Amino acid sequence: MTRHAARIIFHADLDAFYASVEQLDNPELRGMPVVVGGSPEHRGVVTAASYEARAFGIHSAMPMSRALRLCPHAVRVSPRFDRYGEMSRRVMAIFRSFTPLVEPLSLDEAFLDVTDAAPGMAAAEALARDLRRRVRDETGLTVSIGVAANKSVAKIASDRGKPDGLTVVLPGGETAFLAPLPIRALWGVGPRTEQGLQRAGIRTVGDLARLKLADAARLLGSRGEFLHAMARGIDEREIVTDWERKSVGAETTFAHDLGDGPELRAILRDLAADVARRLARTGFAARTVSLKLRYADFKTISRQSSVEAPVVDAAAIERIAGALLDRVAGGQQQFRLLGIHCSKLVDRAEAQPPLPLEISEC
DNA sequence: TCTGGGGTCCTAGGACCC
DNA sequence: TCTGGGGTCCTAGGACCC
Repeated sequence: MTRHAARIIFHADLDAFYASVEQLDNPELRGMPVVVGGSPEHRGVVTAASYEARAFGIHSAMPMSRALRLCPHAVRVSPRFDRYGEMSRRVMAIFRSFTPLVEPLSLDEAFLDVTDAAPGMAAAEALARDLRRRVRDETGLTVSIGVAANKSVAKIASDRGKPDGLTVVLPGGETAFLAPLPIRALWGVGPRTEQGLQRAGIRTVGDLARLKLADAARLLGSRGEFLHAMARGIDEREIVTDWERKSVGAETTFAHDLGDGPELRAILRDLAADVARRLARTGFAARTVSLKLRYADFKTISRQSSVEAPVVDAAAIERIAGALLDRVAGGQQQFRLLGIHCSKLVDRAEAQPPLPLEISEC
């Protein structure tokens, strides 16, 4: 058992990643407010904003229409996920040259366990500087790093140092570092949880840390114990280098609301093809197909159907999703979004029934 | 202001089985 | 007539993250 040994964890986070890649690839965009995301005519939102754009109050998930009102001379760029994926792989390869214990969280973020690579915090800080330099030299991107004894503190530390920062929280300094931060700084505390906690008078991480465990559990339910520990700088989670995929999906928001009809059914067909393609790429078959619909008033519903024989092809997915759509799409309802998701994934090779019965295992 | 698209995890109720 | 308890699977919705 090595769990009692002190660990050193990095959280590395590329700064304004998508926007930075666009500025890197297109020098005219450097120094300009850049927003990556769908067009306002297609009801797009901001996927990423350069720091020049953030100065105008623009942030990710903001409706693009509002972003462009806040900064009319901002340059909007449609996302190019293939390109971001390519850059991400290069950066992750640099991370892995420092330690094999790398846990990517998304294209632009990862945890690294550098306990074995760095004997002590001073060495870890030097390693972090080295890592930042290499990412900058080899890709032109800047990365913020948080260094701490566990994941949660490292992640919050990297957030604080952005952009282009290095923040070290020494072992023992966790609670002092965390206490003044707003409760939202904790991973897993979103708008709803924040609201609930604020009603109880809890505004900072320190407020939560001072709570009795039983009170935290009462306020936060099953997540109480975990969040209470994180508020006190305690997080025993290990780095997970290989995640198992649980679902594959595709969805799209229409430029204009749509009723049921040939146009909606054609989109359903395209989505089924898209999901089938991704299923094939990941090597899975699915036992559950679900349909997601968003009405014009933004109310969102889903319907799902599970089958005995896992599905792989677009036609089968379309047939199941189409039957689900038949169940709900009557009358004059208008929709703004349609999606198909596949879950209960099984290995594609195992999904195919063995053709000759005599080969079945004995 | 008018709300994307890719995911993960949790809850709660109901069906069904023993 | 009044009514178990544990387990598993399925479905729908919602919070949250990037």
